[in-house]
Amino acid sequence: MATKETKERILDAAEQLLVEHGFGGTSIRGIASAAGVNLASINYHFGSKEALIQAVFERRVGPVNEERLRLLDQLEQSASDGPLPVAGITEAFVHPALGLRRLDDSQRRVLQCLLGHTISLPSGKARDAFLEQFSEVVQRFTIALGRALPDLTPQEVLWRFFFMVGTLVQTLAMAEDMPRISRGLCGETDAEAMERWLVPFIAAGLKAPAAEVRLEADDA
Amino acid sequence: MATKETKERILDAAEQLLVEHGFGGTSIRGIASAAGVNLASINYHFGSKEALIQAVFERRVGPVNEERLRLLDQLEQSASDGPLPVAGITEAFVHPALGLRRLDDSQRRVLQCLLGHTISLPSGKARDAFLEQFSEVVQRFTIALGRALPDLTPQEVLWRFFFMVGTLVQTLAMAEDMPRISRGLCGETDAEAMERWLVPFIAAGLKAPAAEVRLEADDA
DNA sequence: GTCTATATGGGGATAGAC
DNA sequence: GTCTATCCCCATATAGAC
Repeated sequence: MATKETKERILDAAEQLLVEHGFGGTSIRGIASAAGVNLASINYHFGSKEALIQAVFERRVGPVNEERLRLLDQLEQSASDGPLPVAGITEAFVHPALGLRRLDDSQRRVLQCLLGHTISLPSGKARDAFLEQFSEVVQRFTIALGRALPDLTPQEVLWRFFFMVGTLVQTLAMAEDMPRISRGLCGETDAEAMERWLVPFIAAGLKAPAAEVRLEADDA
Repeated sequence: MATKETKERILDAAEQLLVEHGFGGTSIRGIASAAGVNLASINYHFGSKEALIQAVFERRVGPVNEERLRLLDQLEQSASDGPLPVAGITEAFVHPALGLRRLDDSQRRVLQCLLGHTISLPSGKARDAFLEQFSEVVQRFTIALGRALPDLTPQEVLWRFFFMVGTLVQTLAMAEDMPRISRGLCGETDAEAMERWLVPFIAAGLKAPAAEVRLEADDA
């Protein structure tokens, strides 16, 4: 029993420090100190710093992606076999990242910052492992988007999917700075408000007319 | 003369290493070695590691923001005093980041990664200094957007501006991973192709109908 | 499983000769 | 302005007692 508690305390402390100081700025010494555990126990339980970081990501990102797939399943059952509504797909993707109801505010913020940090991580094992966790979500959502937007080429569907990812992730990462940047005009960083603004923006972008075809290839 | 060359060599080496290894993963020792200069000369010329990093950002971000403002000026002159076209505003913001024609491919990539890294930096002096560099761009573009989208509240205009920022920045940061994530479907990371996909998406999002008003405040 | 102690290496910054 | 040499701190990881 002591083991489980220690591991979770380490994970909790690690993710908080990661949010505050970033990847390179977080040391396992600091994590051990914040968690109230011994320095050596971190390597005992996780093997290395990199493996610990990865465990932190998995603990938070896994449930979000599961929820996304679950919402997409629901949507597909409602629509029997027709194309899905774009706004619904958008919501299924955005909502779990913003609004996991089981998380309190500070935990949600943690998740937001983790996503922002990690996705602009330099290349390496950490980044690879992170991207791998999203492969099923990428596949399922791009298929759904492709059916909902039949006028787009597969390439443009994929690009637009990643525009959605980018809009979401970067907004999460910048949320904490919004009040300062906007000089007080925008102070709402709570998940509900952000979702209210985000979904219409993304859905409209997804539904935009297809980009013009390049002229260089006139062989069709 | 030797001074100028040394400073530039340091900046060149620093930005390349920052792109490859991120902020925390880059040491001034490594920078000095890559630049072929003495370790002590970095502190002599820049004072500290943090000041050096800041100089790296300023050298690249400054011209991009100047170009943005210049394009916005052009647009305003064309439209005399009417509202600006949304697609034009979008292009004025997106184009300089993607397509500074004077930069070769590797330099452009540097800029992309720098933006991605920095914007998800943890709080601190580096982040503050970075955000400060954008204050004029934020102000000018939100005003232009507000006039082009008179149905939106100032809050929603500002949120949408930052959605645009997020879409752009995150796309730049992820561009290098697109071929792998898409399993070869999307391999175009060149600036021209990205702009062709990006602008319609963002412009459509910006022009989306206003979000529903919250119900809690019915005092108007 | 948990601790102390330490091995081993790298980091930023600087003093002082040239 | 540029170099060598060094101070001092911090990092990760592990060995070995309990």
